[in-house]
Formats: sequence, C-alpha cells, structure tokens
Amino acid sequence: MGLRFDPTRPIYLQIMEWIKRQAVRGVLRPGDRVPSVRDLARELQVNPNTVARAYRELEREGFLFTLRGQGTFITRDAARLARERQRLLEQAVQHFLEGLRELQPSPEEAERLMEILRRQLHDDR
Amino acid sequence: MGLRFDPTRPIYLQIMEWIKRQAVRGVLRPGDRVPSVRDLARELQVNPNTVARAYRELEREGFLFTLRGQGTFITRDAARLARERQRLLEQAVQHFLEGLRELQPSPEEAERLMEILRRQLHDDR
DNA sequence: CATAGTGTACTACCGGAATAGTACACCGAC
DNA sequence: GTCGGTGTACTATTCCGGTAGTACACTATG
Repeated sequence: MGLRFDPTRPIYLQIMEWIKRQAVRGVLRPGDRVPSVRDLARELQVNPNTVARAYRELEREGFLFTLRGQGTFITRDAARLARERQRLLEQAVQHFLEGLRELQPSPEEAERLMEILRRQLHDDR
Repeated sequence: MGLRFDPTRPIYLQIMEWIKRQAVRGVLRPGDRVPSVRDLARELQVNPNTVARAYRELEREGFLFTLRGQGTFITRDAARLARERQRLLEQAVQHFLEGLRELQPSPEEAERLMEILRRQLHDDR
C-alpha cells in the first residue's frame, strides 16, 4: 500500500488522486473493480465515510461508476484515462517549471538539474 | 501581488512558503522588513490573524525575527537562505521525478518532456 | 506628551474535514 | 429465503482553519 498522506490536504482528495494515478498508469484497468469502501478504509486506516466521499466525487466526475450491491469500478472509457494521463503529465511539467522559475537557477545549476533528470529518467526502468 | 491560493491547503502555510520563496530568490533580502500584519492582510484579502500566524511560525523556524513596535524582518543569516534555496530546488526535482515515475512515460514521451524542459530553462531569461 | 503604527494575545463564532455509529436497499451465492 | 458483502444516507461529535473584533505593550515621530 503505497500511500502517504499529506497532513495539510484533505484525505478524500488524496484518495481521489491516488485512484486516478493507479488507473492512469494501468495498475487499475478500465472496468476493474476498486476495493470496497470498507476494505479500503481499513487498509488506509481512515473512516469508511472518507473513502465513500472520494468514490462519490470520482463518480460525479465520470471516473468511476457503481453497481449497487456489487461494487465500484473504473470507467470503461479508455480515452478518458488517456486524457487524464496527459493532463497529469502536463501538470507535472508545469508545476516543476513554475517552481524552478521562482528560484531562478543559474545556467550552471540549470545544467546540473537537467543532468540529474536525464539520468533518473533513463535509469529507473 | 503574485499569490494565488490553493483552496485545498491552509492559507497560513501558503503565505509562509510565499515569503520563503521571495526571500530565497532575493526579492526580499536579509534584514529586509516584510509588510506589516495588517498591510499584508489587506493586500491578500485575508484576516490579520492568518498573516500573524504565518509570521509567528516563520519566526519559530528562525526565518524571520521581530522588533516589537517596529516590524518583522527577514533573518540576516544569509547562509540560512542559501540552504533553504537548495532545499527548495532539490524538493522540486524530487517531486517532479516522483510524479513522472508514477506515470511511467515511454522513452519517447520522456525525450519529449526533456526537450520541453530544456527549451523553457534556456528561454525565459 | 500625544499619536500612529508595530506585533501580540484573547474571545467568540462559523464552516469543513474527519470520525463514529447506525440503518437501509441492493446483489450474488448458498 | 437467508446471509454476507456491496454502496448509500443520516446524525452526532471533534478538531482545526479562518474570520471578526477588541485590547494591550511597544516604538518612532512629532
């Protein structure tokens, strides 16, 4: 269970993002069932209401759908997931650039950072 | 006034980070006075208590110091600021890499991202 | 001295996040 | 039908962030 909560942000939002990331990277595939509200709550050590809220919001977004009495499932709309993945990628780059711009790294620092990034991106698979 | 609040995180934390960024990038220099609690509160459209809390925490961290009746000031410890700057840089890279790793970009995507980063880092100054 | 501008402390109140507990309707399998 | 597992709805409670308002001690300026 790889989920560490940021204590400064609502848990239900972090659960939502966590589910999205798992679906987007293929750990959860279109049509897959996500854990039951009670199971996930026990696993994450949070209240079932909190998980239920995350599921509810994700369903409102069309990211999940539920079958009463059966469970909650990842949308079967693969294009939806692909779009979300693209959005997350762009957002990550955007965030990073904004953060850097504010710190105004020198050309040397910038070069050093790029080197680190290049190494990491090619190493870890 | 370039500060947009993320509604999912406490305002006082975002003010703290904002001050730090300004100090670290030299907009605010060691020993400079920061706006009064009331002024900044009016400028950011928040309650003076919220700004006061941000200042209080930053003073507890040794990042600010106050002179009663005069105002609140950036620490004169330049090394402290340099260390903070380094910390923010590393944190930005770390965050970015974690975000990417989760999305598992293909080699082609990774190459495209690096290209975007390189262009942005060399362009915008 | 008086005044205005500092930070600071305090009370009161409101709203949202999270917890705890209970209950209900639905589905599948025995 | 019964039973266990689903999602869902609801109330009550606690905690914390944020707001509002007041008051006080300090400093610089005049």
